[in-house]
Amino acid sequence: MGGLKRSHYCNELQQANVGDEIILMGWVLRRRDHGGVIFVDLRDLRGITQVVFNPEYNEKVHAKAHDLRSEWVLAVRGKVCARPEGMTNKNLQTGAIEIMVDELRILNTSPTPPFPLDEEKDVAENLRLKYRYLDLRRPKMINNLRLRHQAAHAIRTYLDENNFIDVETPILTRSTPEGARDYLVSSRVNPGKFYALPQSPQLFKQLLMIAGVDRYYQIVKCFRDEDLRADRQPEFTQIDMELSFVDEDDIMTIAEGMIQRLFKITLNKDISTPFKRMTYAEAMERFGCDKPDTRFGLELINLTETVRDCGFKVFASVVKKGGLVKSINAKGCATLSRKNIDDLTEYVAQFGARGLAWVKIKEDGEWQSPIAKFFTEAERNDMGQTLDAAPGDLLFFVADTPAVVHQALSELRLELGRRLNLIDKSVFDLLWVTDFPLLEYDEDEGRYTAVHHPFTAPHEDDLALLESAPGKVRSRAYDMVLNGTEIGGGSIRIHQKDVQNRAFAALGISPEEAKDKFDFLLRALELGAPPHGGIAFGLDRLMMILTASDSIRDVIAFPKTQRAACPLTEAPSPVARKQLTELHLRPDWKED
RNA sequence: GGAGCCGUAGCUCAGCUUGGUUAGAGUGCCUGCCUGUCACGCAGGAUGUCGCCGGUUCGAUCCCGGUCGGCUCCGCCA
Repeated sequence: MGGLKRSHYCNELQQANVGDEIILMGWVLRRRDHGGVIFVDLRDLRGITQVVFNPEYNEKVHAKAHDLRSEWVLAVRGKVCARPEGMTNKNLQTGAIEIMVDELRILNTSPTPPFPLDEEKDVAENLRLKYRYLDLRRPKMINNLRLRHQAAHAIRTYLDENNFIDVETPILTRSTPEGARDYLVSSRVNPGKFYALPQSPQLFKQLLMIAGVDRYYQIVKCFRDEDLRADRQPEFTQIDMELSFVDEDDIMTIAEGMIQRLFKITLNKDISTPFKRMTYAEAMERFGCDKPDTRFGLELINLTETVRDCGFKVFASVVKKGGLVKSINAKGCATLSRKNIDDLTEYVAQFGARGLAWVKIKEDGEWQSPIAKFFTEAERNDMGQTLDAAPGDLLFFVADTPAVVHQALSELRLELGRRLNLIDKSVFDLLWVTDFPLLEYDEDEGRYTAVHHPFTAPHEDDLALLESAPGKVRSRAYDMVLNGTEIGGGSIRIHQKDVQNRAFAALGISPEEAKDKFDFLLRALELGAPPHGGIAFGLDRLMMILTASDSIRDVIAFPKTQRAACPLTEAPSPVARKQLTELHLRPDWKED
C-alpha cells in the first residue's frame, strides 16, 4: 500500500470534513467515464463514497483512472470537497461530498466478476455460494454478518453480566442413542471406534452443573445429519446455557432478558417482558401446533362434539373412531373462488388431509357447500353458532386423526394468514409454550420416545404416571416461540439417578443399555448433582427473523446446499485411500 | 424414501404450448465519442455444449425416458 494508511471508511465523510485530506481503501463498485471527468463509486464494508478524477485537477491520476474496472481494489488519497450546487446524492450517506483524487494506488485488479454486485437483480444461489466471497461484499450480506456479530456480542455481554461463564465442550464426543442422526468421525488409534459430532452439548453442560459451574453458556456449533430445509443446516449454532438451583421461572426470566437485550442492541426495538405463556395443550387446541403464530386470528374451533351424531357420515365416523373434527372460520372470505379453494385443498393434502370440506355463508345465511345436504337445518345452525358464522364467511373443516387435523389446519391457517395479508410484519410476537408431554408414542419403533430429550424432568405431579401412563406425563420443558418459529427450547433436567433410570425405562432403554451408554451420567447424578435446567436458542433462526431473511443461508457466511455440499470448497470430497486405511475404513463404493 | 418447480449469452430471463431459416431481449463486456454523472449518455461490436446422456423423428432448445445440479415441501430433524 506504499505507506498509505486508511483514514476513513466509505460511509463516514460529511460536509464537516470538507477540506480534509483523507485516504480511502475499497473496491470499485461502478465507474462513470465522461471522457473528461471520471466518477468512481468506491465501496467498502460500510458504504460508498464517490471519488472524482478530473483532468483539470490532476491529469496524471485522471489518465490512470481510465483503466479502472469493477471490483478492482484501490487506495485513494485526496481532498474532501463539497459537491456542486444541486449535485448531492440523497441515496448515499456520503452524498453531500466527493473526493478529488491526488493519488491513486491500484492494490489489485480483477476480471469482470461472474455476477453483478450492485443488488439490482437476484442471482442464482449456487453461483453466489461458489463465489461466496464476492456475494458477501454485497451490503445486504455484510450487514447480515455484522448484525449477527452484534447479536452474539450482546448475548455474551448480557450473560457475563448475569454471572454466566463460557466453557468450551468437546466437538469429538461419543454417539448417544435417541435424537437425530449423528455425524461420525472414525478413530485412527482405536480401530472400529467412532466419535460423533455433538447434536448439542447437552450432557456436557449438565456435567458442568454437577461440577459446580453454576451458570454456563456457550455459542456453539451443533451437528445433525438430517435433510436440509430453508431453515435447517447440518451444522448450526446454538446459544446454549444451563443454570443450577433454578426452576422454570428463573430460566425464563433470564432468557426473556437476553432476548430483550438482543432486540434492543440489534434493532433498537423495545420488547416487553414477561412474555405470554401458553400450555402445549392450549396451543394444540387453538392453533394445532406447538409453535403458534399469534400475530393473527383464524383460530381452530373444535366441532368434534357438535358433529358427533350428525348426518354427515364422514364426520360422524371419524369422531366414532376417536378422531377430531375442527374448523377454521375465514371471516369474510366467501369471495374466494372455487379455484382458490381447490388450491388450498391441494395445499393441505401435502400435510395428510384427505379432504378439505368448506362452506360459504350466503347473504341470506344459507349454506353454499358440497356438504350442505348432509346436515339438518338444526345441525347447520348448531355448527354455525359454534363457529360464529356470519354471511360472507368461509368455513373450512378437516376430519381425521388428531395429528392430521392439527397439522393440516395449522398449515391452512398460516397459508390463509399469508394470502389474506393478516400478518403485521413489524410485530415481534414472543411467547412461551409450556407443559409439553414428556413422551410420545412412536408407531414405527413401537415404543415411547422423548419429545424433548431423555434428560428432561417429568412434572412432579405426574411422576407416578411414568410407568402406568407414560403418554400422559407432562414435562418441565418450555419453548420460546417468535412469530411462529421455535427459536429456543429447554427444560429442567432430571438430577436424581433413580428418576433418570425410570425415564430410561419408559423410553424402552434397558438397564444394561442405560449402563452401557449413559454410565458416566448416572454416576455423575449420584455424586451430588444439583437441581439444574437450561435452554438453548437457535442463533441462525433468530438471525433469520432479525434480518427478515427467507433462508438460513443468508445469515451464515459459508452455508451448504440442500445436498449438504459446499459449492465453494466442493466439500464433501473424496479422500485418498491411504487416509481411509489409516482410519481402518474399507470403502464399499466404486473409486474412480 | 417421496412430491413439486427450475436449468437457454458473464448475469437476469423470453422462446418450447403446435419440432423446421441466422435462438432473442435487457444488462454486463469490448471499442470509439462525451467535463457533473451517480443504474450517466450516444454509436458500434463480440459472446451460446439451449445442464448431460439416450430415444422418437427426415429433422429436437422444443416431444419422451433417464441422469446431474439448484430451490421449496412431506417424511426425518431427542
